Amino acid sequence: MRWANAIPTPTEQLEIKRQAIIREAAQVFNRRGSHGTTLDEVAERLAVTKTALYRYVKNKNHLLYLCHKEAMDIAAQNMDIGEAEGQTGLEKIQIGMKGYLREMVGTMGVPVIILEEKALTGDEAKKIIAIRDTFETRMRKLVNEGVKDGSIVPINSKLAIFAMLGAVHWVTKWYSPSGVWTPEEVSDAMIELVTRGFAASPSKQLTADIHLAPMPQSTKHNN
Amino acid sequence: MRWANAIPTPTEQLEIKRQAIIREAAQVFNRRGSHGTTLDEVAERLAVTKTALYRYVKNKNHLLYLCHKEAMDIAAQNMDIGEAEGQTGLEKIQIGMKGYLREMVGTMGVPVIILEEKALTGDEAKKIIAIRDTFETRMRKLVNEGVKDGSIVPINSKLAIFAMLGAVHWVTKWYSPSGVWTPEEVSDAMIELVTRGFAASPSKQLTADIHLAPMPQSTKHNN
DNA sequence: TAAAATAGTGAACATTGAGTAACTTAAAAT
DNA sequence: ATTTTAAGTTACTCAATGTTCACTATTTTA
Repeated sequence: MRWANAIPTPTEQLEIKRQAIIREAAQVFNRRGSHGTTLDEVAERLAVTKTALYRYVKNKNHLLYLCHKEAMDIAAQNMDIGEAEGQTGLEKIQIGMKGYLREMVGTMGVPVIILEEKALTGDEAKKIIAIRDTFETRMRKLVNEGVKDGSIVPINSKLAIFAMLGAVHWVTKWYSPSGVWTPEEVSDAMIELVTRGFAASPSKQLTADIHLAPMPQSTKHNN
Repeated sequence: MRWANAIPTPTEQLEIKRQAIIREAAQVFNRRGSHGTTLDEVAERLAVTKTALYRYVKNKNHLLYLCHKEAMDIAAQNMDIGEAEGQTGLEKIQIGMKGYLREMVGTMGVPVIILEEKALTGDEAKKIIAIRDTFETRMRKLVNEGVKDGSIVPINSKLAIFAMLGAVHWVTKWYSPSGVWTPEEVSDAMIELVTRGFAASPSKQLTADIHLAPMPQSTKHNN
């Protein structure tokens, strides 16, 4: 093969570009909301015209679907890791969610989760909702597992995961990649904090770097 | 006075109607996002036409502003109560936020907080951001007060309040007034859970009704 | 009762933004 | 070199929706 396969094939290039579109679109969707996002803006960030996007995605709804799907996939992958590496229900959740949050605010660049009702339509909406429900069921099982193994206090699993997911998803609203906190620091500190809420034996002190640091942080959001 | 003032004056009626518009609009804004919300839908819920709304609000942006303002006012009022009744920083936060969340999902009917960047524009955006920053500063002071008085573990106050506000605001995404949980139950359980994350002496068990209940809850959202 | 203010309607207007069609250039294959 | 395919652009259509205007009905006031 020419160049020892260092050059992506046309098919690979297509996929690379599609990923770039998803990454940029996710950020705009997240900041402006799905209806507030124009394909013109997404295209502009990629330095192409709106119509060029249609070579890679079927339409706006499909693009929104791909963004959600990407986030769900990242979540699932990290929960796989959590389940493999964690010993207790609590640890599995902590490891999985730390990885998920880190990728959300880091690699993927603060993307979307906010589900505006009816923003996604048709079959694509059904698929995403199905995936999301599966994910939430999985999380709830881990909570219940933690209650059984004694790592988590008796708690309503629905409330527990919604509290955690709320705090986690909210991060994408205020986190700024140009700020002083790295994705790693934020996710460590945030997950330590939220899971302490239902840990059976909460630590006396918080140990994540951010909590130990002395300085005051601005309260400013990104807007 | 006729009817012993039982009949609202024209000026009062105007304000009553404006409140009704805000209440309905807030729910739609919250579910559909600001850009996804049409004035037609808001009007339809009130059984009037779109144009009628313009007698009560300047334009869509102004209506969005009023919704945010309403939420901020409710938050501030409840924090006043929290500061008056709570003994420690932790208690002040717990009392205040419980009241806020209860009103959000109850009386006001699950309204908006989601700030889509640029959804609000101009002076109105500036005002809301200023109010929000004031609120967050207030919350952070209470966290620091709690750390000083020993009710809260040493913690980064920004992270603490954003975790809490994330969990709290997320409730408006999944709470259904037609479900089995009352606003009271949800807010008690949620605030107990999230504040336990930074309490200096976390309880061994959760005491809110929802956590004690045995049955499994559906994971279904409202969409 | 007549006049004036209030509350609301329906039609029209202007703008925005998703999606399409025809054309242009660049790259690849034969 | 010529043809074919890929990638992208410009110019357009069309639907949705915020906003305004002119008009009607209703209520209040004088």
